[in-house]
Amino acid sequence: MRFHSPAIQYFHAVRRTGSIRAAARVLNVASSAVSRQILKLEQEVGSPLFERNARGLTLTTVGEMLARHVMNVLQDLDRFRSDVASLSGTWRGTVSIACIESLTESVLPDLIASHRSRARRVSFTAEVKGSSDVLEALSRGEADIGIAMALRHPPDLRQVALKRFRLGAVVSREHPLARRKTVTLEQCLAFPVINALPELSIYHLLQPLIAQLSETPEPAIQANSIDLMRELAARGVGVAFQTQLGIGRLSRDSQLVFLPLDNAGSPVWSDLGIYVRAERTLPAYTESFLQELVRELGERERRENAAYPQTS
Amino acid sequence: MRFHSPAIQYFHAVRRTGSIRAAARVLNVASSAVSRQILKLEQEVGSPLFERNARGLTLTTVGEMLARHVMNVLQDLDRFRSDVASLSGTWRGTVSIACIESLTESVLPDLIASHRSRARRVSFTAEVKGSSDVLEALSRGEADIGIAMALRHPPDLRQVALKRFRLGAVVSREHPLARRKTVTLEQCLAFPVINALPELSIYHLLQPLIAQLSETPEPAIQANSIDLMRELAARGVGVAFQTQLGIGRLSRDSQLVFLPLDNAGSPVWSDLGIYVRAERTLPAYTESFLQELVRELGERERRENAAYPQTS
DNA sequence: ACATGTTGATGCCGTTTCGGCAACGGCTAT
DNA sequence: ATAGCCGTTGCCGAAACGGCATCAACATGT
Repeated sequence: MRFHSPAIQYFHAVRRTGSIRAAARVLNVASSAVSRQILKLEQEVGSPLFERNARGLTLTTVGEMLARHVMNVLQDLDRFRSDVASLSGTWRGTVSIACIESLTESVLPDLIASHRSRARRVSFTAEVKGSSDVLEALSRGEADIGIAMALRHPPDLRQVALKRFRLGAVVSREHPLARRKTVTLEQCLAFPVINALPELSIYHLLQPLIAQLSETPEPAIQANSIDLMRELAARGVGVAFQTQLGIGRLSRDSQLVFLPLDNAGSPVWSDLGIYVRAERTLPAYTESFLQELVRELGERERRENAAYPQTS
Repeated sequence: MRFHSPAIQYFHAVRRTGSIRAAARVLNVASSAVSRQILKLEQEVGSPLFERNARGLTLTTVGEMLARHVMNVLQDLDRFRSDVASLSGTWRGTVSIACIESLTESVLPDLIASHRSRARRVSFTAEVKGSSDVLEALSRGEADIGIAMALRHPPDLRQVALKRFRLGAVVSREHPLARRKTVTLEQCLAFPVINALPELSIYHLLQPLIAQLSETPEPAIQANSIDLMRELAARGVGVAFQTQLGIGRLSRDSQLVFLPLDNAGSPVWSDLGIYVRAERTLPAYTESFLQELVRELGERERRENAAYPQTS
């Protein structure tokens, strides 16, 4: 099923690899063929698409515009293919996900496992990144679905859903705070604290609150892995902060306790957004998984916010 | 700028014309070439795209899926072209509009004239149709922007805006009703009435109200042209019904009077929707006009509903 | 029933386009 | 200076494309 001009596909490969020869290797053709198609494209558009650096090619402004068009075309072709396949009964495809670390402990593995048990022909690619990297990967067409902190998202992305989860402190069950129902930030700062590094979005959620306090908190452990922070907290090293999403199973094994944060009487929210490229219709199998994802996250949002009702 | 496979363009032409030979004439190529590209396409998709009737070709289900994809590709190509053109300073393009008759008297000509005085390189195509035909033309990719009565719209269309205008009676200034501020349907039916035929959406707005009345209205003039109905009313032939949108200038020339309808104390609304194809990003010049259209219609909605404040 | 006009498909053939190979010049890092 | 990339170009065989003439199937008009 290759009814699009080779130029389109070659251009796409060159953009991804950043080099004509690398693209040629990926495409299993001679580099000269790729070079010629690119030159022909530039001639027809009437403007150079790449800047030739010694190390490879970089997109020009016009090149970026064409890249967007080509991405739209190829992604819509995928959707068409899946439409045809679903008509003939052969469902097969790959759902590519980019998400932040909070999802890896429970939400994502549960969902993927459940989905694959029902649709074994659908495979998955998951990549864990920082929030802004998730959005970038989505913009570049390297992922179908993105889950990230709901920051300002670029206009070429569409926010499919927005779910809010309470931010809380995570401590081992032997920790002095463990018997409380909720905690304030000040109460936590009386103990050793495991802080997130700026790469994690939790840092940006807590920083403004910490800045408001009169006392500067004592130096404590800093880390850039939610997993590591959780394991440290479980060993009683200190107080970590995260949404309850990240500690689903471990807290049921009763090693960890989740204490919703209470900031001057009101909860601290962490907004999770689900994103897709705006100029795109998803293939049926992707759309199907997306809906499950939204439903599941909505379910968790409902359940967890019911477990820790608002304190105000 | 023709970097898409000829098969794509040929398929598109065949779909529009409904015949290979007709498509070949439009494309200025031999019919055999078109035939072969279609056959090749079908072989690559692995399924027939058209049903061969003696009189021409009709899309199969798979064909319709491909048609959607091809439409997305070609429309997005247009957008890309306009993006490049706007970068190099050459703004040129055609905005294609499908709308119902109410717009032709004042809104559309005013807007187009004003827009062209500022952007002379942008040309327009306008086609007046019934509401459902407007939506169909939009779905088929034969228009960029559609304005129609806000019915249930198919899922492949996006409602950009929804504006409501009061429905009213239109009479000549010598008519006995002309001195009133508002009228009820019963008051109108005491006089000869110029009714809309079912092809016009006004018919579907008024019919349920008329059906509620105890008396069946006396037979009167029926017409399927808003223009004709307006001119008849101006000559004192009877009472016509329409939104004030359709009688802008004539009423200022004071030959016609617009009387908002009052139905059991509440106004009768006519909802006007602005639509575009959902799976599409508009070219810059189209987007620009669309925004002006939405703004202008919102302005008229505000102005007219202020001129005739709610009676309840 | 027959002739006529239309439809899409096919065989043949010249033209255009495409892709592979090898070589060239430009650049960077060692 | 050398080696290793990079993109580009000339040459040539192979594949794809388009035009012409022709065919069978079907609808229409007489």
